Amino acid sequence: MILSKLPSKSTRLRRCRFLFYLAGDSSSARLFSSSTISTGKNDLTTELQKSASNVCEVIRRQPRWESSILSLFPPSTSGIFHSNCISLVIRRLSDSNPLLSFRYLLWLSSTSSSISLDPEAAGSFLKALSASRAWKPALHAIRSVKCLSEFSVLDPFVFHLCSDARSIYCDNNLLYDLCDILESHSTKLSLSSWNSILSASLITEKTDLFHRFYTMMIESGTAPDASTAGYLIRALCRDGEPTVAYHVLRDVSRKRIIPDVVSISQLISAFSKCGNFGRVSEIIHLMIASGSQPDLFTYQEIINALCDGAGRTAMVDEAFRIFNDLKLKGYACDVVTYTTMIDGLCKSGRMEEALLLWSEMVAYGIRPNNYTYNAIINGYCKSGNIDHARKLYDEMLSKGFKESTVSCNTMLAGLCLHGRLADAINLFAEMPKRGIHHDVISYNTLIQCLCKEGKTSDAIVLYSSMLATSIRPSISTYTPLIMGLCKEGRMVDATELIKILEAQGLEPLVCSNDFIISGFCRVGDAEKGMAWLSRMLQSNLKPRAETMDRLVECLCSLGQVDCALQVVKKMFDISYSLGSSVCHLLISKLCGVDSYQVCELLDEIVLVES
DNA sequence: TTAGGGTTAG
Repeated sequence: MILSKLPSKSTRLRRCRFLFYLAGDSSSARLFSSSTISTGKNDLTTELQKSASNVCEVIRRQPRWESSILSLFPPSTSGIFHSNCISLVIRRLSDSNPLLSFRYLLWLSSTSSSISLDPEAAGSFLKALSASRAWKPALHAIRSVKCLSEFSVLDPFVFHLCSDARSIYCDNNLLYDLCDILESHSTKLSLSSWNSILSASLITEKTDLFHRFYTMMIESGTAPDASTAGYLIRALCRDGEPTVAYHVLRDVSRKRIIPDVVSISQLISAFSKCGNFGRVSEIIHLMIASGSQPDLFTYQEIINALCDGAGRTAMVDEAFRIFNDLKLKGYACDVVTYTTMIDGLCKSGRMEEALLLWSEMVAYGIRPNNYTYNAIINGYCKSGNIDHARKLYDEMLSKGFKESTVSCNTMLAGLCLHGRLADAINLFAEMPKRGIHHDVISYNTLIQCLCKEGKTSDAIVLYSSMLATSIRPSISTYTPLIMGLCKEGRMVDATELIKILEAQGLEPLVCSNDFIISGFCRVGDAEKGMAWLSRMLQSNLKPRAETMDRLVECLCSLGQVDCALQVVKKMFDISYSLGSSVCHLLISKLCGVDSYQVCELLDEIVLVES
């Protein structure tokens, strides 16, 4: 449809011929005008070909040809600015040296504001730049020379650019530049080019760009197809909008447009990850009703999400049921499917079943890989079987799999979990010597362990050494440090850390506020504890009941019974009851002060507990 | 022939 609106090739050539001289150069226009072409066509063609050859020669041979070329080829006699000459030069240079043709075009556009090329020359110019992946110069040229943005020239270029996933991935600006060009030129493109643009936008992971292109495509009147719908679903999933994506799927399905399995699988994955398995089931039914079969990847995503709910045995059971069902239905479960299931079983403490599955996959000729080894090693570590984990670790190395930050972190976490701090410190120190780099998880694991073992100062030293690297601390770095400092009553340091993490744009976990309040109570600073409690309540954060108990206790021991009663009132407001020892303490304090308040408090306690 | 998948702390 778009093509039918374009003028025929001969019409386009005719029209171009009248444009192919530079607007400000009347002498050139006179000498090489179209009327001259019609009278002495053969002579002129020969002359122009000669000029073009000579111009090419000079451009190729002289490094700074821009400064001398006009004196070598006076426009009035050489025809250097004749459209045919320009097109010939562009074509010849594009064949041999695309970047030189780009330089020539830049020089032309600096010499005049209106450059025109015949579509063939424009096409070979962009084709040559595309072949050498010179995307930046190509985009620059399209922006500067109007005829490069014609459909017949731009459409194949766009398709080639967007097929070069690596360049797009390495330089996101390429697509932003393309977007600006398309917005300013309002050029129509073919459906396949629009789809390649949308697909490329997904590579950049920047959905703002995707939506700009998508809007342009729709506004240009191009009707989307199944691929377009698939890309839109992927973009919406990436935006965290699976419900909107689901409605897109429903809408297009009604029109019998069925997006590809990959896109629908991503939608299924998004709903699986947020635990909406009802919607997952609905989409699977929709797929099957539309004649599209979910594949191994689709089910793999569901199994993975079900296994992620570790601890919830019923979910792992359901994952296991789907996994076994897949085998019965003849799906060729691969190493990833097996590893996912093995990992799920390990995480729910079902080591024996996990090992049976390992044997089964080996019997089927599927080789466990570093992921599979790590899943089992992690299972052993979590269940406290460090020796078995170690043995399997050595086996993994003997099979030729290299240890990594992940495998070391797994062992590190196992050692930390089971109180083997000295071994953990040793492993952490060994990692760089074995060529394994630390990451934020390595640091966080050891920092947490040190804090748990009461070695907060050592943890702080480790944190300081982390700051000297390029690894940025995360909230999981700060939380154990704050806990450790509060337990030691180092409240200035603890509150300072809160300020530091907030300055980094991080949000303290709710429990860190609890640590702070308890810490202030520990050092007898009930006033600051109260202030921190107010800050929490104002931010709609719910303190733990034990934290409020500690504060009541602290206030009572300082004789501030009225403040203690205020805290108790807040506790009752959020349906907490008072811990029994704190309750006794408070009553005994009140008995010496005001028997009426004792009765009132007892009434409230009865009310809350009923 | 290709896409989309699995591991470590909290």
